[in-house]
Amino acid sequence: MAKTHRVGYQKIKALVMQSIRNGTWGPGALVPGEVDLAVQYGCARATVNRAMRELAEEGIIDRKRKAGTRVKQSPIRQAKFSISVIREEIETSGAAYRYMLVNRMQSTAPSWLCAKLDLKPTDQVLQLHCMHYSDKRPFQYEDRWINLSAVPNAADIDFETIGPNEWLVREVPFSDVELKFSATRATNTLADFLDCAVDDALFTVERTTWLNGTNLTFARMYFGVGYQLATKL
Amino acid sequence: MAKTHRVGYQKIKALVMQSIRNGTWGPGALVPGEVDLAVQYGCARATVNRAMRELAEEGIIDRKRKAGTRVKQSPIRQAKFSISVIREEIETSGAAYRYMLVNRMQSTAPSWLCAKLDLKPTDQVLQLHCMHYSDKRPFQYEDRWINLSAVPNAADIDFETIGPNEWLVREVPFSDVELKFSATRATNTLADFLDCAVDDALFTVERTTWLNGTNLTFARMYFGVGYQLATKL
DNA sequence: GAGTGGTCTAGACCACGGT
DNA sequence: CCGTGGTCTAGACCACTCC
Repeated sequence: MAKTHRVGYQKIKALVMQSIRNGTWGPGALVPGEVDLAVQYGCARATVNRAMRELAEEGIIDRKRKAGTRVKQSPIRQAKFSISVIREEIETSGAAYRYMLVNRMQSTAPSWLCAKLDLKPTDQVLQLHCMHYSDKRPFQYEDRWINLSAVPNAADIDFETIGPNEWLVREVPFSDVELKFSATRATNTLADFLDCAVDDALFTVERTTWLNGTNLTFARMYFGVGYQLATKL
Repeated sequence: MAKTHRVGYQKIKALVMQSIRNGTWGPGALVPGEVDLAVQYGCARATVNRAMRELAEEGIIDRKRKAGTRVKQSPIRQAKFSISVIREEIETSGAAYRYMLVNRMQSTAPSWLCAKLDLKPTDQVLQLHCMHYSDKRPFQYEDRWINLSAVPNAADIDFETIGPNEWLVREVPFSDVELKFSATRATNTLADFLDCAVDDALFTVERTTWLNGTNLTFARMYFGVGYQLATKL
């Protein structure tokens, strides 16, 4: 008789998903404990544990010690985006990447930035305006602020040939990142740089980066018209 | 002698991250194999494996059999968004949720939709226009198409009191989702429903859902002015 | 072929948190 | 308290892939 292939965690995940979908364990239902499932499916508890842990990470179930495992009311999955360096994103698409520094200015932090990044009004910041092109077509306009109190050696870089994004990722360690996605109505300046009409809608990403509680940098990135950030899950 | 607390996988992750950040293993470098690390850190290989597996999932390292583990050129983390049911998103923020059906229409699939979703021109689709409010303020305008060939029982729902998003998530199993984020310039209709000016920039999400290769539904969701999708990582 | 990661097992101890 | 998930171990076999 064919020995049934060893039962793996992926198989378990599939079986559990099936039981959830076909209503055996409806939303909110209490799923049997790991030991029971291990017996039922004929595998080790560790295998069940891995399957259930991943389902929990994916947002399908809720697990609590003692309380057990329950199916979520709305089994919603999480989207994952790889936030890459812009040069890589463009080159991956097969286009040629070009970078241009528009403007570089050192000053004390404006008040709105102080509030946003928790800086002192006397802190020095470096402001950069940059353009990123994909095959000579405008791809992204970057408005970057670097906290020189936290990243002093940025003051010595001219950023003429390397973008701040790429330099920072390579040179400066960070611990936390916040991303905010939104839409921006194109101003005259933006329309000019991104070669679009005034009032066009621009997909916008704000990125803030910290190292252990102190802010390193803040950037607003405006993408050209028609840009879409896509993900499969 | 104080027995050093048992070495856990989180500790290993932290140690590896530290070695990457301080340059011990620079971008592209080959990280020692699991057995070596297990000896070095004084734990079982399974523990190292879990740590490295998670770092790989987070996009910090690349792992290949035989080739070994390498630090990614740009150790960038992935953003995670929990894509929730809109009602839950609003209610979590403490506001009251209100839903309104604007329009419901059954017809054959228009050609652009056929192309997008791989439908036949004779396929029946259900089109819905809906509004979602947060504390009576316009929050999202939803333009939804449901493939009735794949979800026939949607034809029997009037969607007057429950949104298609919520109904679908609850009633219809799916296997794949694609999300696209972009920006849209407000038309007269959108400005009217979302209570904003014509030409305002609207954050937009397109969501396409499949079950084992056949498309179930496609939706374009326009958010009110000022909406930001945020994530920390 | 041989080295590396991928996975499974059987058993154990621990920590959280309902009861 | 004590059941449940969370984690670790030591050992094993497998599968992929580079050489």
